[in-house]
Amino acid sequence: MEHRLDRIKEELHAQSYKLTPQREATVRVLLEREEDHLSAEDVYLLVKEKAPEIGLATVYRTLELLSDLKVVDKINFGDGVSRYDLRKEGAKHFHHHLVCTECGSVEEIMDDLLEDVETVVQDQWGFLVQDHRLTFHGICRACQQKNN
Amino acid sequence: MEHRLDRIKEELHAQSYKLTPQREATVRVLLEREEDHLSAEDVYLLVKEKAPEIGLATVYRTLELLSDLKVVDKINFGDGVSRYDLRKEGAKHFHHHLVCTECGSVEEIMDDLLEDVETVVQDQWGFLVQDHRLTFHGICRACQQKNN
DNA sequence: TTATTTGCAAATAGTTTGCAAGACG
DNA sequence: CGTCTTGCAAACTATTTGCAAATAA
Repeated sequence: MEHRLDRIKEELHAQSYKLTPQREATVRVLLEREEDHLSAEDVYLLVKEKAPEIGLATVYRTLELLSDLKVVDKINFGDGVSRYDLRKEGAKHFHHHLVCTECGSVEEIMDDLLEDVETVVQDQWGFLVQDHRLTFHGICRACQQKNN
Repeated sequence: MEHRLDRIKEELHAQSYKLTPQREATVRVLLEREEDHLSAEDVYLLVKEKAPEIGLATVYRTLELLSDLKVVDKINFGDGVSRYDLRKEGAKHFHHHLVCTECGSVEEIMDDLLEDVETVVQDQWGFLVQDHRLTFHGICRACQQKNN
């Protein structure tokens, strides 16, 4: 955990960004809530518990910065909010999501299921793939069982 | 073209929605600009050319309605705007997109490349897939050539 | 006729920005 | 120290909503 925090600190320093307490608190929240898909507002409220003086604008600016550094990915599940998802260390690609249309839960798939598909896209469409976004909408295991 | 318009009219009637000139004008714009990925504002401006008295709120309401009827899909490429994309007739799934990070162009892939992946998701994660969203980010053919 | 639908304007919600004060390196 | 960063409030943008008037079926 601390290890990953240090790596992110290094990333910031490498680009000569300052490491402020606000930025550190924000990163800590993201690490602690890695499973979740927090909105800026969510992050703000959680950071506020540790560092009550932080402002919402700073959270937005920090998340934007981390997004530029590719430490987090900014995603959008179609409700009007952007969500921020920590990228796995060394992950080449964004991970996939399973969004349940009944209970709204979001599951993550870390495996890269798209290697073959990317080959097709590169070969048949001549498109040089850098990254991808894949979300499945459907019914999660728990809701399927509930329905029976 | 008229055929598809009629089908959409039927869809509306089947759910006992009224067929107003505003709704028809909106659908016509979507059909004419099927290749594009129009925002609500884009649609509004185009509809206004034919029916100047239409209001932006009506366009939003119509697009929302068409989205509920699964006539259009609401998508989000990460800029702050929702875009509306006509679903192909009888298409089970949303089509895929190739977004160029250099010129911003958006190409569509109609083939369903995800059948195998969906099987994996259903079998290994127990997730009952209803639909998917897949977008690749990368460099389009034209920009690759330009770079050499 | 009569429940829907519209246009307008005002309200919201999420996000961004200007700026003076504060703090990291 | 000087520049980067912050907090606050105001500005902005996309979208939604309330309501009285208009209209499709």
